[in-house]
Amino acid sequence: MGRTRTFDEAAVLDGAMMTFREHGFAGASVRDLERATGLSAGSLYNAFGDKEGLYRAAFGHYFRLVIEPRLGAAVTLDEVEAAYLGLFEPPMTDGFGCLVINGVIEFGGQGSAPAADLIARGLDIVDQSLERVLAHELGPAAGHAARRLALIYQGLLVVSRSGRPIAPYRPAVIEEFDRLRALRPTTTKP
Amino acid sequence: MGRTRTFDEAAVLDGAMMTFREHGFAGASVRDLERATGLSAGSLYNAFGDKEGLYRAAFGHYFRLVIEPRLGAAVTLDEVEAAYLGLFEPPMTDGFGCLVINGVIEFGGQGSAPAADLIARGLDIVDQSLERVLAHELGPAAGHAARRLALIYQGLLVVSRSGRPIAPYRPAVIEEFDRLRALRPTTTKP
DNA sequence: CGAATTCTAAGATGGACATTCTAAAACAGT
DNA sequence: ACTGTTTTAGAATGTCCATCTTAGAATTCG
Repeated sequence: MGRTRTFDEAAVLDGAMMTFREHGFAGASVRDLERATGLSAGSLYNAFGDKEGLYRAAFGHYFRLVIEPRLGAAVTLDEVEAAYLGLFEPPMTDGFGCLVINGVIEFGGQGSAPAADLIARGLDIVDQSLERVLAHELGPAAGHAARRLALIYQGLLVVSRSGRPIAPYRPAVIEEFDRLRALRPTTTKP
Repeated sequence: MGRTRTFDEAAVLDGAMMTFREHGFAGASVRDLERATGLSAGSLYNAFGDKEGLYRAAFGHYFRLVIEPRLGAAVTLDEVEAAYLGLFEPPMTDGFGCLVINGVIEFGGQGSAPAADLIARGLDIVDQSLERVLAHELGPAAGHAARRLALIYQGLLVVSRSGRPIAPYRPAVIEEFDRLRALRPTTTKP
């Protein structure tokens, strides 16, 4: 065949993900990506096609690593709360925010964005996960709580990116989940 | 003295504000700004120093035009709600989002950002306005509602920028304000 | 070994960009 | 009307960037 790949794909995608989270798509230069991945530009272009290809690969990595195991896999209200509280702990406290939300703001609604479909998918996962869990746990009593939680999630990621202290928002989140838990149908035996 | 300025400053700042809202600071080229303001680059540099100066001027314009008259001036809970519901109506439905939130995401927590102080001030106005109104109207019964409303506000601006329909989030917002109004101390006569 | 493939390194290319320069035109105060 | 100053438009400058190319070294399989 030929020479086999020597680099560790997960490590490369970790570096690319960090760089794109920190600087955005346009703001991350290929030089930055060389440094963060340890690969030269030639290798990056050979492996991922172009900068957009690397960006898309970093998105996939981010989904598999962060979004799907947490919010995407949540079944119970407590698991959703755990996903939210995870935003207050490392590694999410690095101040770089979220690839999806950062992408939303960078590209707006342009369908021509380098990862418009992936950004949309990220937003969908959040919305649908919340809708699913709340419908299952609270039924109609949930009201529009799923939508509200989605807004709170995005707000948290804005604050997390702002470099300001995020801790003061923690009680507000817990209070909301306390309120939602109080709506759970009680399974008391008569 | 010399030749007088012929351009309408408000119109120029309107154009610059739109362009920066749409493309961000780095993404807005001076050519874009020439088109949007009707001025040539020479005039822009003469009047505002550099691109950063124009960006800062656009921020001031945005504060005076959008943030201060709405959230900043709100005294009652109903006025706060009106500010929120304003996000569902023109001209905020143009899909360009908010200069402050877009700036937060573009620059992250870098203190060296072209308008870091103005971005921080925008976030402060939101936080403090909510804190002030809720403390006044609800007192301790508000719990951490001010923080939660701040997150919801930022979330709404993310959705507004995403190009997705924002209308489904409207009932969730109204529901939250209904809930807060129910906490108001009743002034019933005995 | 030899053919195919991947990697590094370096440089070349072409475009986009912010900013400065140049010179003419328009005005204010006298 | 004259003088000095500012605004304006457009061209020029130099930088940075993504991408492609080239050449060669490394590595695998037949």
